[in-house]
Amino acid sequence: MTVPPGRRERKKAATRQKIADTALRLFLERGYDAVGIRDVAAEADVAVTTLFSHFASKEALVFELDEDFEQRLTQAVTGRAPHEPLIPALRREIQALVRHCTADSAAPLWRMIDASPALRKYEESMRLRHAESLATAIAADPGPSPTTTVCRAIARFVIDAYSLAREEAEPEAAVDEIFRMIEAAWEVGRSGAGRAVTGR
Amino acid sequence: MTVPPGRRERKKAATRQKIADTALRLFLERGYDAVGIRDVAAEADVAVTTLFSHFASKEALVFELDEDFEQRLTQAVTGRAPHEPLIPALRREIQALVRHCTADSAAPLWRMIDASPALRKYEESMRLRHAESLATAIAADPGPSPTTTVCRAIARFVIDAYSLAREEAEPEAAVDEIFRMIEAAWEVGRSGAGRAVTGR
DNA sequence: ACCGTAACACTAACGGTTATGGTTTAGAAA
DNA sequence: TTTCTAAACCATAACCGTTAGTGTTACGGT
Repeated sequence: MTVPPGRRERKKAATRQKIADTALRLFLERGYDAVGIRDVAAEADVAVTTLFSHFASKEALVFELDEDFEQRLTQAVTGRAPHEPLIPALRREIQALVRHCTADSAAPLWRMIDASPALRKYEESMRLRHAESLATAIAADPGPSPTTTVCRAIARFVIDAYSLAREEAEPEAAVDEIFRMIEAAWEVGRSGAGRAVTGR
Repeated sequence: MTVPPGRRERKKAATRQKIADTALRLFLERGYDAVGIRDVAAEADVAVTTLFSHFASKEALVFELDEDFEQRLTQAVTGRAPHEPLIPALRREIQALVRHCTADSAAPLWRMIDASPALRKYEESMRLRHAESLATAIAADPGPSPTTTVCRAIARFVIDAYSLAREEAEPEAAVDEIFRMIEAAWEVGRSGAGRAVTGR
């Protein structure tokens, strides 16, 4: 971004982009299962091996852009205003992400994803990776450090909020509803309740 | 179980069992990736197509037994003692399941699973199916009915508790820790807090 | 004894993915 | 400039999970 990238890197990026664009277009035109890797490669005018040197799998072609999902989440934790509480910051970010992927323009894409078991599976394990990153970011947050177990649980809950809300009738209301629960869980987890304190 | 099954069904069950046993043995001996479907079929002395008429995929060979996981969870909800609160019943069941799969005898199997991305992916989406069943069971529970969103969220949290605790150093303590959070989340979700009540 | 069909077999293919080995070309070094 | 290196790309063929197509056997009911 700072230094002018050489021709080589520009060409590489262009190739990658062309593959991604072609793939998405074909998938939406003919359906994910009806388009083969060889079709995509031919239409993008590259070799199959080249395609796989840019994307790890067929599914990765669809989620090309969702790698910054991870970054936005961790950023919401590490880059929030000083003294802003954790959970509301995460809630705002999840709201934004949900709004983004439930927008009308994204509808055909997500309909396609929901229709393909392979794509659903891929997304699920992608989200779990995101949850792990988020857990790390939460654990590194200054102030009272809860257990890593608590951090990992909260991170999972946040990801759950996203993927559940995405498929609800009123996504934003669902995010609010689930985050009220997460807030309560966080309070309990943060204070380490039960560890020889309120032994019930 | 009640009537004596005919020879046909016995033979079918025997074939299925032989396939499953052979597969698991080969997988543990040589590693999941190093064993092909054709190897398993040959060793079990069946055709490849026969193997796939018994198991939907290679991964399903490994999780053959885990189909009752789903049943045990929903049973823990629908079949619990009258007036026993929901969350503790679920906690007990998850404890049992975690204990079961962290037992020493199961260690090699789970090490294999954790080492294979394909198997992890398969397990993850299996768990999500389980979560949906659990959510349905919770929603059908008599008494005060929370939103379906709340039920689905709690179901996910419970599944999260299982899969997180499974890979912690002290699984049973982790289950307790996470369930304290789930309990709090459930209380908040159940009472519908925030819906024009405690608007904050 | 006969028939319908469930279980199984064999072959060949399909589609995602990878290994192999070769060609071009950007960009640094001489 | 010329030369060299390595990155990007290409073409081919194979591997492996999975499925379709097409029988063949033998169980269980009539």
